[in-house]
Amino acid sequence: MTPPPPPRPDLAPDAHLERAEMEAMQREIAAAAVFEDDFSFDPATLGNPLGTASSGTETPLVAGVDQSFLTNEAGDQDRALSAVVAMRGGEVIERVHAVTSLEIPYVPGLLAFREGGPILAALEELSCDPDLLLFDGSGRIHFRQAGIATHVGVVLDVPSVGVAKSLLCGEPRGDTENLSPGTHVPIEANSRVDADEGTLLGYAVQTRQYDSPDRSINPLYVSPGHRVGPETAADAAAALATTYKLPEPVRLADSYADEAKREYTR
DNA sequence: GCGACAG
DNA sequence: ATCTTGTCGC
Repeated sequence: MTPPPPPRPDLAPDAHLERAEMEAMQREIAAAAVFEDDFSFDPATLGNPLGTASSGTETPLVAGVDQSFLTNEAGDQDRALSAVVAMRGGEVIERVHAVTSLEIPYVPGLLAFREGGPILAALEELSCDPDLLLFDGSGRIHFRQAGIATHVGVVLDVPSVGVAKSLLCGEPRGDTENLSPGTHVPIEANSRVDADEGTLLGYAVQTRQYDSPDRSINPLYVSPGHRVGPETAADAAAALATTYKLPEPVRLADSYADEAKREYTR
């Protein structure tokens, strides 16, 4: 048996670090991360309606996390609003959000240092404790294999998955245009990634697709955050995307972030 | 110098 | 991420 990885509050994203220090911390995060299944719930029941699973294990509690930003009188984005929607068996169990001041601008590869603080603040407001966290952004598909899903997952030691709408880095192992729904294509490490060339980082997952060849829906780029393997990450995203392209927890967190934002705009 | 670049 | 109405198509 592998020893249970402990939470790592010492690796919480600090927006005041220098860039080199942030990158060094990400290498630590990647080293501490577990990119394989290491959880107790039954992933096969993630998409189940509700109630107790037939096997006796309870349907997993999944939380989606997303952010919206508040603008200042001057016109600058000075605050982040992080929203969390917890669901079980397709039903919303709890919704919470937190508003914190923004410290740094968006920099590709350093997203966790901009949004990690707000996210941790929102998750502290949650009274339930999720079996799985879904983030809007990358996990292992990251220059240093430490995207926001991996970073937050390691800090809290909670299984997590990264769900991005566009590819940050890595190379699809095949065509990702006009994929059929239910299809997935491997994303491998390339020269831009701090990993052996060809390492499986995640999958391009096609959850929805139009029938007509006229237009097409782009796939999601799903990768392990922490304590989840690439296949399980892709399966979970697909199983939770019941009605729309995005997994329901993430989609609802997205709309809730906008909804809650209005309450501050007035 | 050039290209790439989650949200 | 954000600014934003209507509009094309099933």
